Amino acid sequence: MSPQNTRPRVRFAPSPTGPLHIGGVRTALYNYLFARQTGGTMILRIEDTDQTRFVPGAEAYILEALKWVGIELDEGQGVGGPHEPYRQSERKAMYSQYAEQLVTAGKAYYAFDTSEQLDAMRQQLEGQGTAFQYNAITRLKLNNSLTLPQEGVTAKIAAGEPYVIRLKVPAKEEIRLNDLIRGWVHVHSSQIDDKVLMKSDGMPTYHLANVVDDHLMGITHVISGEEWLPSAPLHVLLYRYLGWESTMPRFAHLPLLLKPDGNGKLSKRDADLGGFPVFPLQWTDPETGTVARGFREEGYLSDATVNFLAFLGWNPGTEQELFSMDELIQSFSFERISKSGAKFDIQKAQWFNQQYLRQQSDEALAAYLLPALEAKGIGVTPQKAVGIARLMKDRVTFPQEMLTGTEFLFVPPAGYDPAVIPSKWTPEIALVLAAYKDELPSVENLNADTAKALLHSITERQGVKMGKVMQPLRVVLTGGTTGPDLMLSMELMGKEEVIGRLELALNRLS
RNA sequence: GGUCCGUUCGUCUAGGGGUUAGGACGUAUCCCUUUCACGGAUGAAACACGGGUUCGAUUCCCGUACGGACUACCA
Repeated sequence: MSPQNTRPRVRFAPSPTGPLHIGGVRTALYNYLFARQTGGTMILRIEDTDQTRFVPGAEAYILEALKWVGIELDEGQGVGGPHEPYRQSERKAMYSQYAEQLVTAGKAYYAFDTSEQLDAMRQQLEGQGTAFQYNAITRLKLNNSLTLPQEGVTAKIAAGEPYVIRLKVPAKEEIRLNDLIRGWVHVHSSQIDDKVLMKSDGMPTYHLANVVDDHLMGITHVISGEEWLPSAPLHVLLYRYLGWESTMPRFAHLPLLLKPDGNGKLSKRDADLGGFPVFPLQWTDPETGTVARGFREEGYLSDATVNFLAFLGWNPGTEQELFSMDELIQSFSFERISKSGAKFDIQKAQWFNQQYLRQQSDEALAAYLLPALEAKGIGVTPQKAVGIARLMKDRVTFPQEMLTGTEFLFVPPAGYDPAVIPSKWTPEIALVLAAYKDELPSVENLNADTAKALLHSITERQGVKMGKVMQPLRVVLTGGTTGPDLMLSMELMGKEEVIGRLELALNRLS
């Protein structure tokens, strides 16, 4: 094998059945980190073999979501490559030959039982407290090419009777696989049922398509969620029977993302309950029009989202928590992925976001603020937007929060907080602020420092404590009692505006 | 029900035969401060249980309990 061929090839293989779940994003991320770290290839394959569950727009959503979090594809749907097509529905013709190969080798068989018949059997047995399995024992009593005479089988097929191809799972065999995260996993073949490989509509099932495509595309490592662990032994069997065991990929089964409270897998319902997103991007259901919130739209920065997701089930073993994508690529390893599921804690995500937000430059945040303000019908200069970013960024978790509680920067207060005014609006304070108003025009360059210096000199001269003045001043200028640094706020409002508001207050309150 | 996988503070986790069991989020108190935040300091908070093995087990083994995944002609 040339060195070229030994370089890892990994794939992310979602189904376009709706918006990509955030857990799927993490799976894609781990694939990507591994690919980049090893100089390998990251592939996107669309597993759309179930035509009944196809959702328009889902594939575009997947592409956009991956792009948003910064996962670059080397090959696959959307970017092309040597193994096109990358949509399984378009590869339909490739699969049946392998299923037939298995039938010829005696490792698979045709089955004519309809889903209705099987469902009925399941129901009936369930009533008796046992589960039905299509397996080494029951297959002998069912309607398939193992029980039917050869002529009957060919006749049925020739007559166009619908059939599936099932894997003939051995009755007694120990199947082992060495998972990169879990170590050796043993499963007895008697526990595996005769899985359908080819459906009656001519499409392969996930199991066949997955194994065939992974082999054909030279996949070396299958990194996927723990929900696939139970079917991994089946896939081992498939690789073996297809004669591909020597080049079978390594498996790595990731721990699941769990509900924040209670039990179970993280689901869309949790998002509605907890008021947080479980999808990377906002998604509007094409049928119902229901909108599901997205991390991006909620104000999560993609770097923060990536960092947060990477740490759900993995850690570097050091005390560093803030990792850029490049650092994650450097540090990633399968050994440091934990085995147990991780509860989804949105507060940690918010903390990451806060950290990344303040790493942003004022200019970068201003670039966000300008259009957002414009949408609100507020026009500001770029310099003022930079000022707002500087004023607010250490105080908020999400960019949009820079605009809540800062209306006062653009609009004079309609009224004053009654808890402060009039009780703290004493004649003494009124005198100080009147003097402030009168002397402000002489300040050449009003900024936080000069504004503060002038107020200081006046309070000192009049023998009033600064602390007594600040609260009334804030209320008079902003209407409220809490908010960002007042001196900086005055700088942003501008001298004329401050004077105007003081004048207005003195008139209103005297 | 069956099979498989798992179990360290509320949460994410580090650690590992002898430790004051470490960090982060959250939380509490205090400090800073013109307010609210930010920031700083300090605190509360965990090895599921029972048996082994061992001088010694939270760490290794076995059970039990609990949790999760899977159990479709869905992926």
